[in-house]
Amino acid sequence: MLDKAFDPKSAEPRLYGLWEKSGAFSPVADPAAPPFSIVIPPPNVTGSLHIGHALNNTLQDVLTRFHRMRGAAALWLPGTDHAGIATQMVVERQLAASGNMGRRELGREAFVERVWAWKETSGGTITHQLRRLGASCDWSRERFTLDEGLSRAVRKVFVTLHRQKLIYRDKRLVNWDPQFQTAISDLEVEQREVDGHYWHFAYPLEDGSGEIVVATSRPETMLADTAVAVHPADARYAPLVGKCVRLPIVGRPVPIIADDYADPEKGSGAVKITPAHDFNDFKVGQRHRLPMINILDPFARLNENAPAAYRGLDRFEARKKVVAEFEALGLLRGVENVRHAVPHGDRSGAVVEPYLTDQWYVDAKTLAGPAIAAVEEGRTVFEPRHWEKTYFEWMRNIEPWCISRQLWWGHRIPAWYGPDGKIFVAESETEAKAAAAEHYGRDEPLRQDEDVLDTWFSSALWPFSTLGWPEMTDDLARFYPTHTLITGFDIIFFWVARMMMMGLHFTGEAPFGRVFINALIRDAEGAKMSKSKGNVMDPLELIDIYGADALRFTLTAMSGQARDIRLSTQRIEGYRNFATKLWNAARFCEINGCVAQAGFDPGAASAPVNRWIAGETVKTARAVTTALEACAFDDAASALYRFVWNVYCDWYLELAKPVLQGTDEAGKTETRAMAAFVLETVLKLLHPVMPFITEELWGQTAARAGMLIGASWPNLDDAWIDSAAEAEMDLVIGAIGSGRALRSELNVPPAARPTLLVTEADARQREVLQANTAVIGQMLRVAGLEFEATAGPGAVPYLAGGAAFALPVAEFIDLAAERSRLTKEIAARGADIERLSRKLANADFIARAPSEVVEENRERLTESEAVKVKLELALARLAALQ
RNA sequence: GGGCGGCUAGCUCAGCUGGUCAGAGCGCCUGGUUUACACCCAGGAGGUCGGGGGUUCGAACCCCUCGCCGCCCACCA
Repeated sequence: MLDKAFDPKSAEPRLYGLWEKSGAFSPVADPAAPPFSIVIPPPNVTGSLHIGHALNNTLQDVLTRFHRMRGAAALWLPGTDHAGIATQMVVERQLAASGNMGRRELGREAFVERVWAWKETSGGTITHQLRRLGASCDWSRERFTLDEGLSRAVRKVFVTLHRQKLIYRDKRLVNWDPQFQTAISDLEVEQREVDGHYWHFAYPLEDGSGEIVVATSRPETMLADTAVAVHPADARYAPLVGKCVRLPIVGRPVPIIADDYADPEKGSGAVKITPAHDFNDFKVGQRHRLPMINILDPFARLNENAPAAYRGLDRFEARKKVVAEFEALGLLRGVENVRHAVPHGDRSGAVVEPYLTDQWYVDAKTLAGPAIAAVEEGRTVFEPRHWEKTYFEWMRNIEPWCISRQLWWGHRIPAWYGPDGKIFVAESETEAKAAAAEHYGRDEPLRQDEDVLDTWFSSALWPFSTLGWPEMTDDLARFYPTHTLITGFDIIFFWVARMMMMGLHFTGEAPFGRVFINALIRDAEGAKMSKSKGNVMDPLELIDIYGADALRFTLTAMSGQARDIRLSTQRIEGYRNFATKLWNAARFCEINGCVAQAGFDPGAASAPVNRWIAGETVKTARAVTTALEACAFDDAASALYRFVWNVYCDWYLELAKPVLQGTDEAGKTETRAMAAFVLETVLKLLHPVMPFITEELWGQTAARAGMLIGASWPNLDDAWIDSAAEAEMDLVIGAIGSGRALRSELNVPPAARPTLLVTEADARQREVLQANTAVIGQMLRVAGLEFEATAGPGAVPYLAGGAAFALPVAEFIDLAAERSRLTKEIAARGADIERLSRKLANADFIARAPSEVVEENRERLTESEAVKVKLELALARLAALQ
């Protein structure tokens, strides 16, 4: 006996345990089963589940469960990311908060141990939260980006790319984060609008013949200026090109050069050039072979290359001092307030400095070629498609990828330096030593590169490293390339693009056939959720309140093509109600003895209502299947919602009641079997989205061999769609529906039981209505049906399903209300007639529109005219009545 | 500066390749002790589909243009 209500709190952990224990999450071994695979976007190992994860993982689970039920060897491979900077930052903060030594004092080895310890304590959090969501990941295959297998893949890839000259060491400007004291990639730099100034500085010409004014928002960089540039075609400055200015404060002469980079329209038209501290200036410096003077240390303090008075000063202190000195020297020509973008580290929030260092780079340009082609040729398809433009845009303008990080938490770069600085890149120290010995002719001590790799380097290998690469494992052979990747648009560049490049380069195949980009979740007002704003919705809290199924259904239903989702608890509540509705439908079936019958053939049902619901079930199954195949998750959800609530519950079960309570035993048996069959089908179709409640009902409503998670997806026979049964049910449903609307509009008391007059109906229609007298009586609350009837005065007429009816309710109704209703209806029909006639009178329309469209319009006109005549008649009778 | 997305009932959104496409949920209003369900049932009101122009027999859907809103990339003279 089903409980009065579903209790997610107790059922969810129980059912999840059963699934996991049964091994249902692992792909079936059957070699004939087609493979289906998804790799999870690995969340940060020490993170916890936020609502975005809930969406992303719900969709992955929906697909995985769908394909599993369809008979695929379905693998959803889970795992976590070591998240270099993010995790190191957390542990550093912990050290600071607990008053312990900082990481430098602690030393590398001890610090890394601390991070591992933190990973051990908090590392399981997010994977356990995924379980609460119902994620059917194969935990036996769980991976971590720093585990041995993946680390080996990282080293192999690094060494290979290095050998192919696609990884190289280079000295150039990088984005330097002075807080973490590491280089970061372009993608990790976030431009933030801040209030600042342009300071206009006068640089006196060396020969004393005047001055040249330049503007800057970073005055301290003038200490490292090595030129002033003007545009070659700028007549104002032409005579000065080749001369020098004497750099104030520093006293160094620097040349005035001509370069296209200088924009005559901007500022004074002359621009200071600081090659070691500005990306544009760096290029100018290279073109003109200018000296590059680095005046900053890793903390962004002024170093020994700055004038003595500045050494050791923080960059912002130095900025103030430079401005003060210019003012004192009488060379400050103006200060302008501006709001401009300043680069910040996305993790640290510190202002990033362009900084000249040696780093490792990946030749992304070369790797991007095949990755662009794969999408151009449709071997990998983005969904929604428009994201391909974003992908192309970035890939076609890709810059070298700086992969070294001056951090301790991550994959140590497999490069060793000999005493003379020669680099030996190898998969192990042993190999590096062997190579060194061969090179030097004797054993020499080697020093491993101190740096680690960008977190995204190992993530880029995720689709194949997790399957066992570089070994050609069974999993790799079977599950690579993966079927679909589901992720957010915020990591298309960070992750998707790089997986494409690495996957193609190392396996020759794109890592996934399809990339589904899910939306970003915002709060009900459309604001991005953030802890600081306090508008975050905790998925676990939502699961506690509404159950995992309700949250999952909500996220699935709202996952349209839009870029963002505004989530409100109201919506979740509505889908919780939907789950309850399903539960109650199952209780109804149970109470009425509707149990799935093994040999039941829905296609052989005889009652029209049963033939009709069988057809509707086929259509729904088809719609859900098509939608899930296309990642149209919202369509799948709404097809299910509509069918369960508005078709099965509102109509089928209601129509079934008189049968189930009646005395026709054969009819009862068929209806019970059909009700159970449809419910069972619904449980299957709904299972990918609402796994818990459907599994629970599956187990409780019949003695079944296996769990629903392992049941097969409905593959129903289109032949069950019976258009004759549909027409019959249209008539019955129409007679009831339109009749109910009339009663309500005319305020006929609910207790009134008039007789329903059938004023026009053909033989078949009469037969159908006759057969459904009980149903109509119950649902429309009428005493009975009278055939061959004529509508007397005060009988309110209506049409439905091609037949005409009338409700004799004169004694109950407000005549004025009815008159106004009829008048309104007549006017509406009149408008229809007017519009349709005009259309049909248009010779172009007749000539050019397809004939079926013309025909359809003719039919509508005829029908409208007939209805209008009837309504006018009724109005006339009403007048007579008064 | 370059690119992308959005603007459809009070709110959140669906409307694929132009021809019942003007819809759903929530909210609102009216009425319900119909033995599965008040987390319910029945009914209802609400929109000239951002503005303007064009293409077409016909446009929410295609083109142009304007206006807002949002995002991404580039930009620190």
